[in-house]
Amino acid sequence: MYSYGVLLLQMFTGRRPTDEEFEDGLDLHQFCKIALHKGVMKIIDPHVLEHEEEANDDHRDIHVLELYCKFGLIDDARRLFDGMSERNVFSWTSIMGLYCGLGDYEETIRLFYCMVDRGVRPDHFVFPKVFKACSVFSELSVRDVVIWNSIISACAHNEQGVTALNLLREMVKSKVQPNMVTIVSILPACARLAALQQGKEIHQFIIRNGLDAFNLVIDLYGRCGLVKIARRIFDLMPQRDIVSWNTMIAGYGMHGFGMDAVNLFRRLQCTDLKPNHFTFTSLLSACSHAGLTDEGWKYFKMMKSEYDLDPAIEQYACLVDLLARAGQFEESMEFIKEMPFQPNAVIWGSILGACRIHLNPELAEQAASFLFELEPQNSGNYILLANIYSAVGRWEEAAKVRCLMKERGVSKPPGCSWIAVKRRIHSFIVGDASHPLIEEISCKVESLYSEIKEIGYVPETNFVLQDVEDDEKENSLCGHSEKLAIAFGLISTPSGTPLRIIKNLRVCGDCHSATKFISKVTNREIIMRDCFRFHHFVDGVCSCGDYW
DNA sequence: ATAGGGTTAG
Repeated sequence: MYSYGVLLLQMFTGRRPTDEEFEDGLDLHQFCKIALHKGVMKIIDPHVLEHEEEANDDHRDIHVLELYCKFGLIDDARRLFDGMSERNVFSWTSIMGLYCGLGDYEETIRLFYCMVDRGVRPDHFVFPKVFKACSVFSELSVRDVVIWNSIISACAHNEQGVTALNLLREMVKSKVQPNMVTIVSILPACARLAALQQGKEIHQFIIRNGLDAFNLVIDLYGRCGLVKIARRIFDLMPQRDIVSWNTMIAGYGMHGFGMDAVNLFRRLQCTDLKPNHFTFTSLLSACSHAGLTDEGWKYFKMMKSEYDLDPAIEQYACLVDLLARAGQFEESMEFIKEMPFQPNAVIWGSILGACRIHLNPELAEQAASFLFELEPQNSGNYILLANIYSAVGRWEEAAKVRCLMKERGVSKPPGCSWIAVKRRIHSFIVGDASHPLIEEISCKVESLYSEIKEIGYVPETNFVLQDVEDDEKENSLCGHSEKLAIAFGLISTPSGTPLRIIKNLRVCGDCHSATKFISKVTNREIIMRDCFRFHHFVDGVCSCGDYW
């Protein structure tokens, strides 16, 4: 038995305790739990635990192994595991969990076969790891809630949201009742996919079973574009903690409703809850998206003055974004120089994005050169710089950036937009003709074009990279995935219903402009989520104020 | 003892 005092002493001083310092207290297992919970592994010498001489606790190595595995200390874990004379099912499970968590599925499976080879019988706790690693799920006869949760969670965390939803349906069909763990895995997946229908059903389930997951539900509706519903749930929920407020403020922010975020924050100030870093990140980002420069400054200063919070790099980044979007480039560069952090990719990304709004190719070059160092594989940066060059007519330089991309083997994911109609998700890839209704969709795009041109739309052909004839540029714009999704939405839903479109990349400038006009001529609300934020198009105006 | 959170910044 190890005493809590001994371990604390080792953690904080690194010296061995004297005899008097031994006390009864927590055992090693409990200590490991505390260490995991507090994330203090870094300040313990990991080898102290192993070199502890009192090895009469049979479970000691297993506990230490578990600790290493949970912290991802692969070398330490492997050394300990390989040197163990007796490996029971717990040690195998821990080490498999480590490789599985790191995404090394081959090693996970190899270990599984090793284990079986050595006559260790796998139990219910081993299989979830194996399932993550291979899809032998259907071969298992006993499927309890833990196994279902495990595979659903694995899918949800690995961008396999659709699979996760399908598995949930099967789970319910096979009469296994989802629980809170299922919900916390699946709801964020619905939010990411904007799978509104499925999300609503899970919301119903939460209510029926009296589960407490309202913060997730608020986030779900926010990310699906239904901010008002999110707010209603926020207002009606029995208990609001700081996360509820943060989530709601963030919801307003990502939709461009800056003043709603500010007003909600003011109400938060009247409660007993104390705003934290997340609160300010959401609030400042909301100010920045809505162009509320003065408010942004005010709340940034308020962090320290009223709440004694030192702004972290996230909040500095929001301020940089705020200034740069407002076109105050000198101030933002000055601010970067003076902040107590090394500027990271997000900060340079803000500058580069603002350079696209204000067409500043010189500063864009600077920001891009840092970004190419910091995240050489992020295609968005190359595209943005090339677009800025194109927009000011510097075609050769735009071409050069595209060459650079090719040289470095950076590939641009194709633009993809999707829309849910009657429980089905219809997705469109740029220039894609595979949809069964593609004829009608193309017709619709053409007729929309002539309608919106009549009321003043001018194609923004400078968003087309190729230096080609204008006709051709316009043609290529027509094939953009967001336009296809809008046209499909218009022909397949009753007039007057809002359209909710999701896009994988940043919305294109021409599509943004065209959608404003489309919302006017069709009298539809069009809600578009791109990879950064929402755009609400109503009657020819976008909630981003063309400020994105 | 083993399934699991919430929201960060472009």
